[in-house]
Amino acid sequence: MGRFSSEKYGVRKGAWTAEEDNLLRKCIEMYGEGKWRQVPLRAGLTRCRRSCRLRWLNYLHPNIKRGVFDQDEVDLIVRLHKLLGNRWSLIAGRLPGRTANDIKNYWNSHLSKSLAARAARVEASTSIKRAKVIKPHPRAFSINSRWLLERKNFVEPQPRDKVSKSPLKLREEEPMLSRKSILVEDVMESGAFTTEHRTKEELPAGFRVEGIEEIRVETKEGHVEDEGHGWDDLLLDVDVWGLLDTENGIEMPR
DNA sequence: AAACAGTACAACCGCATATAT
DNA sequence: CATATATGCGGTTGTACTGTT
Repeated sequence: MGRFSSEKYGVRKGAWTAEEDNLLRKCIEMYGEGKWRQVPLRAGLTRCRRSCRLRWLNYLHPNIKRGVFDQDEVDLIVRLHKLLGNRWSLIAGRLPGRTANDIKNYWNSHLSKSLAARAARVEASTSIKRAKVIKPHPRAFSINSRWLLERKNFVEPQPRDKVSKSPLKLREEEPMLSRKSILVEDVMESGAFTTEHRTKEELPAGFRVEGIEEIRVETKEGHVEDEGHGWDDLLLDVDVWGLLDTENGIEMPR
């Protein structure tokens, strides 16, 4: 209702014209990203700085990939959403070329409904039983862990550039590979996590094993499913992002 | 062809956090 | 240290587009 035409206090709102896009693009090319306060003036736009920033990050940025999401991307979104919830910018950080806004829109218009429908179907056809199961819970995985330090290929991550926090910047830097690869490959190789029972002593130092109340789903036919807690899900359950972003391993971004 | 409903997506807003003064 | 300002994020809205009746 008038959102795409209102001009209050001389500030334009609503849909961007091709001319405005060009002005903004030229301005960013000339002065670079950031200093959004100065952008409207420099670009000769009667837009607020936030509108300029949003337009650039969600639409004009050259790295943005447009078009439909392929199956791999959808799978990744679903998995990351399971892990991170509605932290769209973090999810976007793992999907090169996709913006948080795109992913959020896609989730809201496609995935949330279909997943809710699927959950409803599962709900209708299953009974829920609580069972005590043991699974590894490496939240206290210290960076100084002897086990970790002995791993091949371990590279101490460099402090992150303070200004490069945007998803697009993170994509370019990919600072996560070192410890991530250890978690995914070396831990697997070590056999610390398998479906077989192992004693605590066999786990790498720093890993904690504790009983976790976990919901298991038993279908009416009597099959027991673990609600998708296969290897992939276990890895996602691990606080990988927290591990990568802090020295001692415990801290989730807000 | 017109009316209506549903969907997609760009854009705005409020709040939280980071940074500067 | 306190305050002001800038930036980033997620929720929400509104319009354009598309399909259906």
